[in-house]
Amino acid sequence: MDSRTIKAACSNCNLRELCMPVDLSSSDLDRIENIVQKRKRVKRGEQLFRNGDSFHSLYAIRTGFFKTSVSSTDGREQVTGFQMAGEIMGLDGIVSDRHTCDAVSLEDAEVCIMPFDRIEELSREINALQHHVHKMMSREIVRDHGVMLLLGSMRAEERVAAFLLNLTQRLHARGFSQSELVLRMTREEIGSYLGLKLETVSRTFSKFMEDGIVEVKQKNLHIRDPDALKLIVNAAHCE
Amino acid sequence: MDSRTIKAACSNCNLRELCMPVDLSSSDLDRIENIVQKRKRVKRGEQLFRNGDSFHSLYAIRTGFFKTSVSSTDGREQVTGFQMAGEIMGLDGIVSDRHTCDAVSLEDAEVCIMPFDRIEELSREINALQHHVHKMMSREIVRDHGVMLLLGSMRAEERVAAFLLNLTQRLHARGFSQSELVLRMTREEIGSYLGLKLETVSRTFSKFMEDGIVEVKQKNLHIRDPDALKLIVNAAHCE
DNA sequence: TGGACGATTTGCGCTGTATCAAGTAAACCC
DNA sequence: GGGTTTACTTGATACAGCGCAAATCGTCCA
Repeated sequence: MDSRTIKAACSNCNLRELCMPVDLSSSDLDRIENIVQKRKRVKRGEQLFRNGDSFHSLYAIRTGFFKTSVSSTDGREQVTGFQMAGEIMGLDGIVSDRHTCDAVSLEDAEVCIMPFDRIEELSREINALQHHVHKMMSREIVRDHGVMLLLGSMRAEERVAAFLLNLTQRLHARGFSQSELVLRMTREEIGSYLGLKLETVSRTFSKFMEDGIVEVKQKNLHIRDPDALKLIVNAAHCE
Repeated sequence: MDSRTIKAACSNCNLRELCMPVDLSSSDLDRIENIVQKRKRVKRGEQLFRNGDSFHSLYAIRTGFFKTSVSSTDGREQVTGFQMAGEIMGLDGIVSDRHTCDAVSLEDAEVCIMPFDRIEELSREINALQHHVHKMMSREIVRDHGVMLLLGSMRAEERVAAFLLNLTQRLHARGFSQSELVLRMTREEIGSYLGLKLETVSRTFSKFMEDGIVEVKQKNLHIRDPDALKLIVNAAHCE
């Protein structure tokens, strides 16, 4: 786990519009850049933080792919999300000054470390940053509500379809293909996120293949018929 | 729906320590009091806001009991939470300037209306308020993660037990009995929240009654053996 | 390069929850 | 205050997804 003191350059970062408020004066931008004091490389399989760790910073993903998960006292794990470049992790830690979930890298990654006290400090001076932080947190809440809807009221096929559409949509926003993707996580992790067993995830993929909707070959997935997926998600299963 | 211009008096409000940061100078407290410019009564069954409404304010519950819910395009409803006195609603609206869920009162209620632009304004000047707002949002995120764990990995009995323990704990923090409660919501709403059908909720209550863990009589519920509930939640169902 | 381990797929039988249906109790409303 | 509506309970049955097991495929490492 090597921590490097690279001067960050948000202004040059191609993820800027994902991480940062737009419409900043150049002087404000300079000040915001100083929030990121360090970057950190996280190898595949390594934990960025874990439940119980004391909270100091938020993390913006520069490259790589993470999962976050919570666990019950008796050891069951629930994946709460998969995060990709430009997304923020660590918001859970603010309330109690301790992280309440684990963040694990699913591929070699690099994150920007943003000390939260500096974020709060600058938020007081730069309105756009303040509002941006509020939006980030609100977005996370809305996202979580979506997951609840998925977990609480969708069937297996709908969940998997919604999952694939969500992934491709986010990848597409980052310039990747809408139809081609690499699943960085295991079937078990997908299952945990979707409230399904890994076998059910696998069977659902197979079913989608039979129906000609996707082609799955290990981690590689090609979506042949995105509209079919949308139909599966939106169609009420009982009329 | 009558909206009254009562001067709020947070300093006299017995919910202050739930809604507000502690450790404020009296001058800061005066300023924060001005955030609440209005209160509003909400009759049972009435919507405080709904999905798509433009967002202006957060709402602190003074009295009453609410549910919030999201819906999928095909009309399925998912209850995302039940809120009681001292809790805040509306955080979902910040990200897009529109509310993304419905908030419905489950009994005659009164809420404090807190315009969000005023909250942001004062947050810049009062550090304790700023941090309090961040904590509120983080708390909501952590709470949502807990619901995901429940929906994704617990069985019916565990979900219902966790639900009852959560309710009593929050009620107890507000000075109510730990063992006696009134369920303001229907079985169907409980089921929606827990990802179960109303019949399953009813059957689970009956099962708990047979086991002597609770006494249920319509909306009234008495918990005879809270430890048994805790055991149900914590025990992994498969060794 | 071989071999061990982890990940995935697939079949089969089972179980928990949903679904359907009927009956009862409570709440509401002229 | 009586009738209607809504909420709840309970039983019987169906089925989606689970648990287990076996086979296959990849990957990592010595």
